[in-house]
Amino acid sequence: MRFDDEEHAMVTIHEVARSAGVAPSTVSYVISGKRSISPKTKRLVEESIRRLGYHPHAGARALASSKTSVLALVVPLRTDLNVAVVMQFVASVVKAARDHDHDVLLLTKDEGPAALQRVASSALADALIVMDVESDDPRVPMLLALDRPVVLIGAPDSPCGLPCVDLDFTAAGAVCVAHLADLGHRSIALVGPSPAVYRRGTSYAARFLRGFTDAARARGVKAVPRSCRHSYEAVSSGLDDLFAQHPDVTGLVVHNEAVLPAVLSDLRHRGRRVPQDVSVVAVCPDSMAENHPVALTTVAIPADEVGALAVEMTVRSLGGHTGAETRLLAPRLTVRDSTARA
Amino acid sequence: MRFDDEEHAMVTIHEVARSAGVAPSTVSYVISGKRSISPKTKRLVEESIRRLGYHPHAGARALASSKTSVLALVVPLRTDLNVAVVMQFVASVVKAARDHDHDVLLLTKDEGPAALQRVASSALADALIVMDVESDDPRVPMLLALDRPVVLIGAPDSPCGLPCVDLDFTAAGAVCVAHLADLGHRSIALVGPSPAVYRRGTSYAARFLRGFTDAARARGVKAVPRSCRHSYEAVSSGLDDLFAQHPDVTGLVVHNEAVLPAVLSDLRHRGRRVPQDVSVVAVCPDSMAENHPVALTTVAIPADEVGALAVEMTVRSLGGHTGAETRLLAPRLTVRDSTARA
DNA sequence: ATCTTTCGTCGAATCGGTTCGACGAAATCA
DNA sequence: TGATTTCGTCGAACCGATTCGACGAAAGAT
Repeated sequence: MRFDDEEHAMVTIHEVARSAGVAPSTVSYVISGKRSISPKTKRLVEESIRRLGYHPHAGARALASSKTSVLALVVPLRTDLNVAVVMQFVASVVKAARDHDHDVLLLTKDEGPAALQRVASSALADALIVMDVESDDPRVPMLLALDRPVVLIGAPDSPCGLPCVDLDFTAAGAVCVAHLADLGHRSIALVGPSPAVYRRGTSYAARFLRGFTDAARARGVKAVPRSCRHSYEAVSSGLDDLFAQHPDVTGLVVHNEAVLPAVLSDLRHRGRRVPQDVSVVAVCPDSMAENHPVALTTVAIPADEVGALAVEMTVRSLGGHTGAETRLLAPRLTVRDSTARA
Repeated sequence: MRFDDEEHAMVTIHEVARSAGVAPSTVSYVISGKRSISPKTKRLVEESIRRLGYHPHAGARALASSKTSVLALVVPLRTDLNVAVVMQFVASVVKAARDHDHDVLLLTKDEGPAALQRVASSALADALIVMDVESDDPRVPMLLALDRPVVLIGAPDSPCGLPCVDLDFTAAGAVCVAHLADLGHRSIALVGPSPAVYRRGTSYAARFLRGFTDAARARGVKAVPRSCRHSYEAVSSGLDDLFAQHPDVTGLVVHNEAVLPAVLSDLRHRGRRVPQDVSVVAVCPDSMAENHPVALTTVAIPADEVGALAVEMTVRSLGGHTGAETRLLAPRLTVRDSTARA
């Protein structure tokens, strides 16, 4: 009665041991399962643990075992761009981490390399998952020098010796073109990420563009790549230009979630119906496909799978496995109502 | 030379001490500043720290001092709803936490109360910041029983004894009405969050609605509150209904970031110009105001300020301060191009 | 010149676990 | 039956910090 109400400030392994009539080390072995324990003792200990509401002290555990059960996740928290996708990555990483009995420490990209150094060498986390690595990212050399496992979400241009997980954006670009070409479109435009993204050297943009261009050449269709800033005017004037210079464009590939609503709204406004006059393929999370005037044909950005896979690889290398393989997930096209025969 | 390249697996305070020719405790005092240290010793120690790249072991530190310098942040990671706003909160909390020399452990709402219990009693974090608390939230009693500071982002309906930070949504609703009424609009509709939000008892929705309704009554204007699901058809048919039943509506308050593009696109499509025919006030982060066909008059959701304030309150109560005050931030209206005289 | 304070530093205890070697009892083998 | 292995448990060392009491030296008071 009294005890339940009191602040049992911190239940230690010693109290559990005493309450179960065994030694602290035995309790530890019951929890970790690293030595065989008699069924009777096991039951006794587990009961005490439950009854006292025992949770091992994370710090003590980290100190003794050099394992924190924490993964550091480094995300780009520019609040303007990409939000939905980033959020989805974060969500899936946290969920996957919990499934593997780990917690997630959140770091932002703009703290720079120093923060990673700090987290790694103060043993705040066992491993790092890093999003949005740019070409020539100053963090890469540091990550390589770290004594902890690192997994990248989003592959940098050149293999850097770190394991990566990402959508195969090159293939994704090709799939978009193939789909539209199959439908008879002979002139296809790409509404890509903002120039800033290209400039930063975030590789997915370049890879997608290459896949797009190469596939178009291979299929003998005209490719019109554009970059597009994240504002309504940019979209509007961009489309003005596009249709003025290339009136034959009937297919649009939008690789920029942020401008999707604007593109659709603007198309409608200028009297081009989707899909009767223009076919649109969007590269975005599937969850975004349905909430538009017309359900969008998409190549999905599988944030969930990528996040889960990243965690899995991380945990595996914590388990001692090595190997810096890069895993690119095959793109998945879902045909909905925004594409039709030319 | 050699040393720099080697994996100096873990630099300890002892090595720093030896390298500086002092006792470990002295190093500790240099770092914490809890005892006076001679300038000479201080310099010596700080040099060694820098030279060796010393970072105190977080676990050891937590064990010895019962302070982790980690804040747990509990967020709703439904990936469908609210994403942008949630993201902004997260970003600002992380930034503010770092400014106070703390790190952030990310937990998701759907792990439930047990996860909070776990994090608190395993000393993974010093304090909790909890977003999206619902009325009758099962987590509240548990949080109250916790021996650690807790701050809520978003105030629940009834004061629950926990400190809260939030936008004053009641006042926000009133401000929207006042602005439109000042412009001469006599019939104003509210496009609110989805019914699911109301059902969950997330209080901001109800508070905003109350502010909206009360202010309308006080000003003698007609108020037409609507809830709106997060899909294009819902928006479209919702506006159909609205204008059919209330053809006199000339002012629209949109308290639902997710449907903003849809609302604007649909209005345009049905030939109602903004702001000539309909005035629109949006309740959303300021960063969202500009990227629409027409720059939106908004009442800002000050995620940055709220997040920063939450962290500040948390850190303060870690410092021993008590007091469970609720702080509601005054709404700020920014007039842009989407509102005009009726 | 002596007696207090103050200052700067040190050594040792402590935090709460994990893990290794040891050891008695039970089980297996010869 | 005695020798050997296996099983289950314990005690103690250790992980890397913080923090408190002690203590010599320098500074100030009388």
